[in-house]
Amino acid sequence: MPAIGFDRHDHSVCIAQAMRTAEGICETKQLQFTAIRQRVLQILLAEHKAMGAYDILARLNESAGHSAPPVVYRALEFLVSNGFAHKIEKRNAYIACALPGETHSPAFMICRNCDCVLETQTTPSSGFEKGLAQETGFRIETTVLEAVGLCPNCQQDDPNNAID
Amino acid sequence: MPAIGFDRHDHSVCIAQAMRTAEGICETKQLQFTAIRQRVLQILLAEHKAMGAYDILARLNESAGHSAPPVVYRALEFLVSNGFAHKIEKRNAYIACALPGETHSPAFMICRNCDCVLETQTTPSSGFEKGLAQETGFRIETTVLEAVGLCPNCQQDDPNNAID
DNA sequence: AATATAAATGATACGTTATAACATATCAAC
DNA sequence: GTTGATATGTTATAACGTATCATTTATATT
Repeated sequence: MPAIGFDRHDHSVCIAQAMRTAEGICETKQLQFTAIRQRVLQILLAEHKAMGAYDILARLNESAGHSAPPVVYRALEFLVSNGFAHKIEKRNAYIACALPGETHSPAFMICRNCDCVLETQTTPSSGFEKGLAQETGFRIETTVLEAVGLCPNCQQDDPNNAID
Repeated sequence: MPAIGFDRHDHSVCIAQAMRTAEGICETKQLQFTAIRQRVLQILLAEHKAMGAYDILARLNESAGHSAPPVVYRALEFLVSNGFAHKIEKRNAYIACALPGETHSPAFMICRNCDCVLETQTTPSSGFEKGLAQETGFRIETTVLEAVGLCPNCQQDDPNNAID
């Protein structure tokens, strides 16, 4: 599945599968995939959008009792640092990883109209990391690569549709 | 000056020059380079770091009277949208543009130790914009490209200095 | 199994970043 | 001098994030 995010698909299957993948990885890596962490990942998986921490919190509290912000932020930290989710810096929001398991530097395309997010991979030879960092002697540890624009669906709906 | 940010240089000259450049551009483009906007740009230019909006605000209020947050945010919006400054998404902070005038998609290298920021250019052929966007049909309007790591100076000072 | 240790959660309060909303000032054009 | 456009002042609040400390749960050790 190269381009999840723009197309329709059977979502319950999609979620279940991603959850099983996460479970497997946690078992292998001896990570505690606790109830809260599972729940937050499920909530993220239910959208292919980036969700704010407080949106997630609200979703959490719909079903169960009353949790406070640190609950969500701790779960997000676990999910992000173990590669099950990513932070979209441009939105201060979070999204389930589309390619869990594989270590990767993700890149995102964020639709400014419908807010859907497509996750892709940065190739190690993206020019940026190799070229500029070497010239200046900067040692890159992590990269943020996010593009904002219009997804295919919204290009049709949008009045500003001209390609210039 | 390809790599401002890591090297020492005569800062007052640097600021004065950048201010004149900005003035010139504003005159050409019929933009109102008002006192507040000038002041905020000066404050940004005084560092080669990214500054939080509230740091800028504090700096503003040191000298003059008491301004409120919107004052700074409006000035920043002017500066950013006209290419005199950029937002560093990874830090929720702002920095003076190192290459004002030229329209460009900037890329940044942020040192996690000393917080200095090096601005560079993204080449249009960076692989990302051309390749992935075309495959998926996504129309990119703006990009965020930020690398976090260690600048040359801090690689020497840092205990975690091994290249792995 | 009992205990010690580490990891995760609950809960309160607070800090930081950003914007909505409305009022006022400034200046040019008619 | 009124209108319109742009910028600023001001208050309040929304939105995002974390420090701290008490408590519970999991894991390891004896």
